[in-house]
Amino acid sequence: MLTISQLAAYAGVTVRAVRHYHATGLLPEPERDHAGYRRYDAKAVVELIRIRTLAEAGVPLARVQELLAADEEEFAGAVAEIDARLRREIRERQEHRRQIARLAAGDSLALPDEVVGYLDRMREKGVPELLVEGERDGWILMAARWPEKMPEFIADKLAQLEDPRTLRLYLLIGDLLEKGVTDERLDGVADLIAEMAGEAAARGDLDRQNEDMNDESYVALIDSFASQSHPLVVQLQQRMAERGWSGWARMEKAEQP
Amino acid sequence: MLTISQLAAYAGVTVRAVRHYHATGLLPEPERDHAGYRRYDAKAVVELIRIRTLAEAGVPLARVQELLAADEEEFAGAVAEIDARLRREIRERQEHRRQIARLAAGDSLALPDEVVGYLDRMREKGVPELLVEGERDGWILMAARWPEKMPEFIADKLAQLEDPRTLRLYLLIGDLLEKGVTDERLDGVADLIAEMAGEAAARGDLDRQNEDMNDESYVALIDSFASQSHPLVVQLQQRMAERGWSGWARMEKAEQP
DNA sequence: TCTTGACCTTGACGCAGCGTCAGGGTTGCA
DNA sequence: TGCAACCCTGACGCTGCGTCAAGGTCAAGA
Repeated sequence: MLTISQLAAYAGVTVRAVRHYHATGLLPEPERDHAGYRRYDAKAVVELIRIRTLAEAGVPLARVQELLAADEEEFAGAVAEIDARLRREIRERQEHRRQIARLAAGDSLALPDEVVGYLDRMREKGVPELLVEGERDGWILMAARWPEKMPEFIADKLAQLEDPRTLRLYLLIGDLLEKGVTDERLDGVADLIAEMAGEAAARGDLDRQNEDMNDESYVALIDSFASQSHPLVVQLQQRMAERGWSGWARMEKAEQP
Repeated sequence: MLTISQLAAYAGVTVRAVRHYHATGLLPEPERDHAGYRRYDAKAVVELIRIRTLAEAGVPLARVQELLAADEEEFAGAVAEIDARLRREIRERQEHRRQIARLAAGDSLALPDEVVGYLDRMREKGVPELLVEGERDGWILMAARWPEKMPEFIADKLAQLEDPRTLRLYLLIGDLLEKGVTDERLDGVADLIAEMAGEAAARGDLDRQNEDMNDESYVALIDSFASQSHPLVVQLQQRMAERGWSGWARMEKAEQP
């Protein structure tokens, strides 16, 4: 007769595992000796090994019992199902590997490819890193709310980036951040924004974008995020208001009364 | 300001997940309104999305926090580690797929390939299925105790199977099972076993095998398993004892005094 | 005004498959 | 007789939430 540790050793499992199988009813409790120790015969070794074989093949313990008792047809069906699960888990993990490879590559924490491309383009053009990061977080919010509209949004932004004034705008803002805020610099930036926004409005671009961003409260949320991210935003919004522009993520020309 | 369900919806997670992240300290608890409801700003959306991005890439939640705060070098190291884990899990599952494919193919519940081949050969030779299954369970025990000696054991058995008397022996045992036990049949089987065992002993095969099975108590275990599996075994052991043979799995000629 | 339904809150159990104490009793050997 | 190496039961821990339970809150309709 065998003790539990001998049984476990022959089957290549831990004592704890054997007790677990008893507790779940997977392996029947054997006789006890006078001290209350479990005593096993050879059948238990065979049973335990059969259980382990299935378990090690990825069969959930809850299904091992039925599988051991199943006829060939059931068995084949169950095996097919388990194989499908394993394939799914492999696919998931392969997908995870791709994801973290992207993460390791750079910015792509939560961003669709287009945005990553756009941010890279900003860097190529020489936009200060701090501003690129600010844009990035903003786009995380945009992508969370309007994932399907991202290609359009980004196409507009890429086109805008080709206008030399855009780079000048970012550089001016960079100056504001690095060299300190002065009225002159604030006005310079605000004038430029107003000029470009005016043209976008004339082209109809603004209206189109503003229609796409059809969620008042979410736009407010993004604006509040911008305001929180740097005090400069609030100051610029004031200057823009003086020039008749309201909003931030979704900019609008105030009515001329 | 956002409620918890709005936050969750924007980030594409469940409300329960958000609360879980609060509970584990992964996402800071926000302000509460007068009713005790959590109120979120846009920063929380960005934070939550960043958390989910890592989590969905297979990063364990316990590590998400450090990864979000990590510099590039730490990040790269952690990513490499996670990638290694994913590769290991993929390998494990691929191995599982192979295992259950083998299980689906047939007998191989817990048996090395050689044994499966041997059992198949028995079937080809026309050995009754019931006896094949008996052999199978016995070999599960053998393989559990002496996995490294299995090729040798099985080579001996395969050679033995080529002796036409072996098939006759199995068929005689089959008769015993199907047609009922008679003294004549029992003696016929016992005589044949004794004859073949005597030759094996003369060739030295028995000594070699018995040396390999160098574990008294385990041999006793296998014998007790055989005895339990069918009453016929006990009867045959008696007839063998009358002919001067003891043991079963490990057969020995008693001393002639 | 009352009711309904959709939210929100905390607290607690459940899941898979054991690992790992804790706090005891037993056995076998020197 | 003492010690190491076993055995026992019971209970918590891990992962990432899902899923009640038992309430409180809020907005809208009858």
